[in-house]
Amino acid sequence: MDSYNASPLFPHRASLRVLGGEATRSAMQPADWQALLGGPGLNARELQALQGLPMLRWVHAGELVFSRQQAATALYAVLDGAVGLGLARADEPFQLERTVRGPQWLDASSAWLGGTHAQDAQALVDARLMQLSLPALRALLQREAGLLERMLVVLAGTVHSLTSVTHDLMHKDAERRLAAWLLQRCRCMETGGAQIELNERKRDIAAQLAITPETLSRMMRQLNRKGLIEVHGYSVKVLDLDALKTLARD
Amino acid sequence: MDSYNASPLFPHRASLRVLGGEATRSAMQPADWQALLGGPGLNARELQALQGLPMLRWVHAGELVFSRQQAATALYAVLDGAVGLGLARADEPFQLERTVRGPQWLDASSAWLGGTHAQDAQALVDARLMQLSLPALRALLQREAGLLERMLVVLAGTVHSLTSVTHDLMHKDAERRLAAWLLQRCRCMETGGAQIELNERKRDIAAQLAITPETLSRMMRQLNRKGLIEVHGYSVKVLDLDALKTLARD
DNA sequence: CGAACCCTTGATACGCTTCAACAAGAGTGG
DNA sequence: CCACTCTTGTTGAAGCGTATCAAGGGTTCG
Repeated sequence: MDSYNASPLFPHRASLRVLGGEATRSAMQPADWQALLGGPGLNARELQALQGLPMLRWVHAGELVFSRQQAATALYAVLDGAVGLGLARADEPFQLERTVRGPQWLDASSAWLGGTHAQDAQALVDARLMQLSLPALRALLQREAGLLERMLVVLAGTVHSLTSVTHDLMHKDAERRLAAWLLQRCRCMETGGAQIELNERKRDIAAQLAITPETLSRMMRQLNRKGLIEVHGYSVKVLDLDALKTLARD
Repeated sequence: MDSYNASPLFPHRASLRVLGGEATRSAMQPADWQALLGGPGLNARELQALQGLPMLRWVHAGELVFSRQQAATALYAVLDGAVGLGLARADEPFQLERTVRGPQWLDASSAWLGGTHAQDAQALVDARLMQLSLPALRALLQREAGLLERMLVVLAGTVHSLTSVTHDLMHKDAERRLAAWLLQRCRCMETGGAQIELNERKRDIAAQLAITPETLSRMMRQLNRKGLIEVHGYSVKVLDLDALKTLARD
């Protein structure tokens, strides 16, 4: 009732342009590679070998990166911005299932299977992407076995992440999924302050949690009433971290 | 109402023994490797290289294969039988999330991440397992790049499978998930006859679909009434394949 | 035989969705 | 500047889908 709602400040989304997206061959930063491949520091030779491969590409908000009918011949990664994976339907509103942000792989698996992508990918905000043709990568990995292991670790991480998602969907109700989501956001900020800035639309958060925006709103209020969090528009302060953990855990 | 129920013939499950499970170093069949790694035929050198690695292991129904507290230092595969992935709780009944049967990888991802397993694994029936120590495998893959790519394809397949599961959980109701599950069972039999033998407990099927056994029973009856399938105990005949596909699709 | 396990069926309860209405910010164009 | 529209989030009432609880029947085992 009180003014717990404040400053929703999303501009009208750019109408969904489906332009081509300019593709250029361009240099990546070593830090980009390190973020994507993880593990110990990449040596100069590995960086050298990687450098020639990628196509960089800028896409605007709403633009499709790839569609699920389309043969997967490359691996994709998001360098900056955020891209959503889900279903694009003629009936328009993109059915978001998972969002990929910052430096992270978008789809490192489909190309290996020789089929088509399993989902559509749509830029949620303007984004900088990398695209890695499979044949070129395959040739490189033959020579650099160390990189191949890093790719295995990347895919293994995706498997674990998806396993966790399915577990939550099967066994946790909306409130507990939200609690888990908030905790994950806390953790990746790594600050004890426990102040979370939502830099995406709430309906996109709801989609990832597989609930409706209405339910998300009610759950937020509910956690607010219980004194676990304090919500002011798009910023959430965690008041009782332990209670939140207890709520979220299995 | 009519005798649509027939011949449920499950013996009492072996009480959950948590013995060690005998582990022996023993030869695998080339066909086992081919089934696990897929792709074009493995050549003699590759088979030779693989042959020395695995530990074979027999486990009885109800026995734990690994637990999620436990450090993951090996890759696991099921050669014969069926193993369930999920949560084992002190409160006993194993919370099944996914079943792995026949020749298939059980957990090929956890070891690469250097952490613990994400789930518990429990044999659903007596099973023959293979266990591949990560260091040994890693050394082998350095030399045999062709095998490494096969491992990547395996993990990529797991990612796709899990993506499909989460999609279904997010967007399909119980009836449609059951329809999709039945179709998948049809397809892997590859016979036009479309007769499905359920060789697992219905409550295990229900668990995979993230519904209760009661709901599964009702959904079966519902599809029966609609004339899509005909159920006799543990065998299901598909009467209207097209209708089933229409129901299951997105 | 009873005990243990499985599946089924019915009545009830709960979680979440759907539908509708409203408020507020942000562009647009007169 | 204003009215107008589009989008977003919020709130409330009603309804659907599924879980929960309880009871009953069938089969196997001891």
